[in-house]
Amino acid sequence: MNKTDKPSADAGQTSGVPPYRLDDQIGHLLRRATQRHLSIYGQAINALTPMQFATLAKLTEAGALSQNALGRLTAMDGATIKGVVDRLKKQELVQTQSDKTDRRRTIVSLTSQGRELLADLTDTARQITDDTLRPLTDSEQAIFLHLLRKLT
Amino acid sequence: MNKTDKPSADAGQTSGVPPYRLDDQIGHLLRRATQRHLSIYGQAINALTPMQFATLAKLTEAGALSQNALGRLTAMDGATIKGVVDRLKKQELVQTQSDKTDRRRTIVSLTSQGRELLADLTDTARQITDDTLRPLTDSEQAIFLHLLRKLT
DNA sequence: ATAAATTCATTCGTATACAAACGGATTTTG
DNA sequence: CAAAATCCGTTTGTATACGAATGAATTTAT
Repeated sequence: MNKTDKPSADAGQTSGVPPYRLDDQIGHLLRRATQRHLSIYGQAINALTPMQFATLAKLTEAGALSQNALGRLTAMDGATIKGVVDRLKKQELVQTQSDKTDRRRTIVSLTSQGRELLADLTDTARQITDDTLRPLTDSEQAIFLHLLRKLT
Repeated sequence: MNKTDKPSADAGQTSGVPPYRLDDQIGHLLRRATQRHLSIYGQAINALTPMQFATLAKLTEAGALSQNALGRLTAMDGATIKGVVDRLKKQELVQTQSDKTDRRRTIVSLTSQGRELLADLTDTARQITDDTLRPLTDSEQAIFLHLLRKLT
């Protein structure tokens, strides 16, 4: 039971200090869970990147929005949402117009193509969420989502 | 209690289908939790990016490794780990040498500078993990990490 | 009403991320 | 052993991600 009797395997470290293991770190685990989720997404949906999908989903949910507001609601900063919107415009899935009352703003809205594409993909998206959470039981899923939400 | 009595707020959707809310999706929640964690990291550590830190941490933990093996253990693909190692080399925190027995391999190892820098930052890194998990009680943290690990 | 502060969209620079394709080296297999 | 399969590192191309700086527009505070 004497701590100092345990031979230290960590090079040049005092044995009282627990080792720093990358695989135990919250950041690394979040990253790997995200990678797994994005892999499941990529196997199910090829027409849109995850952020492009999120953008169309938010526009469906909230209607037309200024580009910055859209970025806020999808958790992208101004520089990032700009690129996503540009690429969606190139695919004619969204369109932009300048705001009449506030000339700083660019209003982003879905095209009918964008609306239809998203409608077609929503069931698949629900399936992706299910597949991502499949390693957990239903009650574990509820607990996990509850705790994850607290960390945002 | 009649479902069909409830006026539908979702444009053009049948009311039996629950709405698809971005804020409820596991991918979006993982992303926001990661963003919060990276923000905490960024406020505490400026000398290294998170992936550069992870790379030095893994080298400290496992010793010298081939570049590809290092990528596997840090969950980076070959193209990504190459860039990270290149930037760490430029800062003289790691060094590379070719493997004598397998001429395909490049062995990556810490320099003394890299070893010292990581030693100096490890306590801060533990604090970053603590801060990230602070919204949860100790027992919630244990449950969360247990479930998160199942999703990797 | 006007100076100050804020917001909006854009641009630049740096750092992941990953698919795909490549040539060279090693291992596996028939 | 020789062909096939695999592994290694590299490069290219596309897509986030975000800090910082900018100019134009709007709001706030005085």
